[in-house]
Amino acid sequence: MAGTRQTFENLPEEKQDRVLTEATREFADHGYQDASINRIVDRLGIAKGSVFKYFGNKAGLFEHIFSRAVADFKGPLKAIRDTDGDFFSRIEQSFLASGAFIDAHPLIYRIYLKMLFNENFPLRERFLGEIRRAHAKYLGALVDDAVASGELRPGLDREMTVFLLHTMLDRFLQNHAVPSQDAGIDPAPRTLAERARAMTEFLRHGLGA
Amino acid sequence: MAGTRQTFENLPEEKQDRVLTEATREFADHGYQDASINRIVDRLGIAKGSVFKYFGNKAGLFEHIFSRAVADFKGPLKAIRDTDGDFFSRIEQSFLASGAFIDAHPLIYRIYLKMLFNENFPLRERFLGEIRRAHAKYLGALVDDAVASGELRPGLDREMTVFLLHTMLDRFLQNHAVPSQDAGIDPAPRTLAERARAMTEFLRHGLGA
DNA sequence: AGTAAGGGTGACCAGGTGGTCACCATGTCT
DNA sequence: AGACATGGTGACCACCTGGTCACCCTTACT
Repeated sequence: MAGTRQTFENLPEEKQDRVLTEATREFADHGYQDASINRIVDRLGIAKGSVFKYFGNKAGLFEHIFSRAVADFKGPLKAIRDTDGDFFSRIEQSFLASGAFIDAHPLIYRIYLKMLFNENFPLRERFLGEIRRAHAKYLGALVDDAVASGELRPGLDREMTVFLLHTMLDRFLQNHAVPSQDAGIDPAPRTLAERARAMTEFLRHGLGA
Repeated sequence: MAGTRQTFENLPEEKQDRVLTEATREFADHGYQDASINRIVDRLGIAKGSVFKYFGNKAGLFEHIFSRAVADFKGPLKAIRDTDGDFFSRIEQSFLASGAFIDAHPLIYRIYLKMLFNENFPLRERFLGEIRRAHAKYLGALVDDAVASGELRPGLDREMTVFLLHTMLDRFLQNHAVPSQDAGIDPAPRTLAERARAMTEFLRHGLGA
């Protein structure tokens, strides 16, 4: 029998990588529905049947790619959670670590962004839920620490604080990955580090006089 | 001759509305590429040829819908710019006004969100640019006023401040339109007004002790 | 009554899609 | 040499897409 996921994993690693890279690029460029298996196999120079042997169908291919990515997503955060240091410097670390992750996996992040507001990705709810929960748990732990040590303003609502942190992190990453070309709505600071610093300062003090 | 945009505008208003509503819903549900003209005309109970008589092609239909929407988008902001009151209450007003706009045009906002990270919408750059510029101009004016009256922390970078305001407004609206179901990452306050208030307080004071 | 114009129609077209499957090539056992 | 398993192939299928166009129907004007 030749039609299992095993078939793909038996392949030489080099070939596995080529297939996954090209498929990931296709999903990043076109989302799920508009991604074309014909284009993928044309670029790879293999037969269409092979892809269906490896992954069963289009959804199987996507799930294979993205479930691995979700697992990787959670990595960089854990490293920081176990770090010492005050609340705001840990936040700044998070900005930087997440930015580095996105620099390392730009295609995956583009898929994630497309999935955010586009309903018809396979397993969308599961994937987004996993990512959100990981983030919420991570940020929630940071906030709890900071509340305990008195680093946060008293009277802050925990949920709201987590939401705000998540917002800033999200937007920092979006802006890092997809700078909005022309309009004067992008922040001036050039480097990742400068922007992370500016965001952190804002989180600390707000805008008021 | 029967093939101009005029043809559509000659139609009874009631029919124009039905067509635009159904087409808008299709784009909101499926984005641009996956939107199906066949489905639209099936739901409307009219012939496919009619749509092409009215708008020339699929892109023409989309442009007709979204260019009207962009014009409407700019409305609610202007009203506030001419308002008196301190900086932060004007910001809070902006949250509320934008939220109201989205409640009134939920389908349009869903299209906007899809367009944000999906490249293949016709005239995407132009539309997004217009919206961004309108926002940047509006927020920039608010910031300039606040700097002049000393309501903002000294030393704030203007661009960065506009960016941060835009971020918060954007995210406030996203959360209002598409609350992220399960995970504990949504803010606790229930009503639009409560959330606007909480966001504003955060903008004023930040999170630091 | 004749005619021109405009809205409306739906069978039809070329092209692309995900998916199938009978078949082929190669290597490894007995 | 034969049998079996495994990976690989691409013509083929049903289906859907945006778009076309020759034709119809109704109204209005002469």
